[in-house]
Amino acid sequence: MATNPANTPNPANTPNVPDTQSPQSTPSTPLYRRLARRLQERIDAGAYPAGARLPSEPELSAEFGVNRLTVRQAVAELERAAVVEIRRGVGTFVRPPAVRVSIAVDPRSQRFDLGSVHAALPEAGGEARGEGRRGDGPGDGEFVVAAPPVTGSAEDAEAARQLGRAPQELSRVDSVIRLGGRARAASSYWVPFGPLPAELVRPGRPGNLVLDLARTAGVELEYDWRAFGAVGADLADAELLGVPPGTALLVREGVSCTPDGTPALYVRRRIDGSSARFVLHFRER
Amino acid sequence: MATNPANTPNPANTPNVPDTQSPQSTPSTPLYRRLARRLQERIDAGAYPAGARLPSEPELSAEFGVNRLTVRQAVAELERAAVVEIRRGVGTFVRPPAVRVSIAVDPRSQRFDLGSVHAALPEAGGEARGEGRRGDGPGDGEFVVAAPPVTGSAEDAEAARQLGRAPQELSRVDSVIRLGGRARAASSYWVPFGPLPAELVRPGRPGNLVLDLARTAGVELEYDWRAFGAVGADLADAELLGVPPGTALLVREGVSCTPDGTPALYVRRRIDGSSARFVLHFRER
DNA sequence: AAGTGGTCTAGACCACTGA
DNA sequence: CAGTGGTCTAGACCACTTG
Repeated sequence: MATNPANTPNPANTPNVPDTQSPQSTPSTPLYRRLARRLQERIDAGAYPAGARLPSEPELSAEFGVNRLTVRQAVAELERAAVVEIRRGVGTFVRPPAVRVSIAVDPRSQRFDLGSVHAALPEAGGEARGEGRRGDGPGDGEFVVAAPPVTGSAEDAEAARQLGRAPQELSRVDSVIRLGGRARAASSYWVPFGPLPAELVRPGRPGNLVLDLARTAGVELEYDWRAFGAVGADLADAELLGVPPGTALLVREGVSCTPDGTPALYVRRRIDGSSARFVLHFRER
Repeated sequence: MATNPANTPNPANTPNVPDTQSPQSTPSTPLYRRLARRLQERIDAGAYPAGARLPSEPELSAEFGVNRLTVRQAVAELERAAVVEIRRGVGTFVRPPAVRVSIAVDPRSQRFDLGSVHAALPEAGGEARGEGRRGDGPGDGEFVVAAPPVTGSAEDAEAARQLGRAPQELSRVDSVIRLGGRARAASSYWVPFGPLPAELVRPGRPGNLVLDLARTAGVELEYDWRAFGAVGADLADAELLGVPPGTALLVREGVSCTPDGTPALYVRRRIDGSSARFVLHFRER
């Protein structure tokens, strides 16, 4: 009755959220998803153009006759899909089409790593909203975050497997890459020796860890393989990168080896999906 | 023994989720995130081993003295980070270490596309939980989903830019790749001609669209470039792939051209991040 | 039938942002 | 300061899975 349970939109409270598209075969799409679709449609139709502010949560709540929490659930999905950007205390805004940074890579030359990242990313500087913050900031570069002990964690076990060693033989160091004042990538490196020099793994130390580790080992490194995947940010990466947990991250992992083929480095880099992509060129330019 | 004193219901109504780590600088981490960390710690410590069921939401709610919605918020973050898997009506389970499918690629031979996907993915069949459903199912393969008109959408505009044509000159066809009974990848193809034969774009038609499109155009295709990125699933892709919106997807996009270098195909494929990764080998095997 | 997660409401208080 | 989004609670009903 007056207790208006879930699936019957309040008739007294005006407009509901019609199920616009899905055929009736569906056992009733949840309200928050129908609302998300409605908002997406408005964005696609240009009713809320790129950069525009959406109505506030109380306004949407009133307009559609649903609880504010339901509105939040709908908007949260659009945010995770990178359709809108939520700015606390300000409002929710339609994201402009993503202008992502390309990190060009020629697979035949086998050259692509931190060097190219450092070279390419500064172009991203300003990002979507037209604020300041272009070009390099004072905090740009790669910085040591920690040198966690190698335990039996799943990541450590995978690294040990890839390097053909026991976890006890490995050392690890984590880093973050900052560009334009923002953390863009988090990296973890495993090497089959140790302990690493205290200065090298001092938290906050700037440097190029691939080069530094190769120098420490006294070897030359070349690529064995690199792989690309995608995963939602876990709690630790989310904190490091300053994004909400679950944000889509591009994962690039792989093994480098010495010229004689001995595995010497396993690296796993997580990159904010909205800030970079890797490009492989197959034709001469 | 429970490393945790909080194995008993909380009679006092005070939340029993100590702020374990964050330095005092933090202005109090939200309750649901502290709880997520607590659960993550238990998983890391082996208190909830891989495959184990977490306590139910009412149980966690009672143990930690927080509202069930707060529990849900914490668990939802762990799910988006692929730490746990939620099965409706059953429970929430710790995910085993991801056993992802490698799609091996030799960049020097320039051969990697649908063929290798088709060849490599069936190994993934059963996925983590040890159920049936191994090997190829009857619905495996690539299937046309739709041939949406090319409008001025952001995707269409990007395709037009990459192919050096006007959007009006392009045709588009969308497909889904199913393996082991599950949709694994959603693809969109743009070609600089049209209209496409009705039979080719008939929804539900099986086939290899890259080959079919090349045959229709009467040309040979070779890779110009391919790029990797990551993005959260939008509403449409989420529905196609049967995953929650925002799920991390690996995006592979690129242009193929004719032997004389004329761009002839732009493709944008979204792959469920948990089911595949692309591997580039740089050394002879 | 019992237990699980999924959705929704109502209301409250807080932290942050900008004028 | 007013307005925005962020968090949290209490309670209800629902849909799904399993015995």
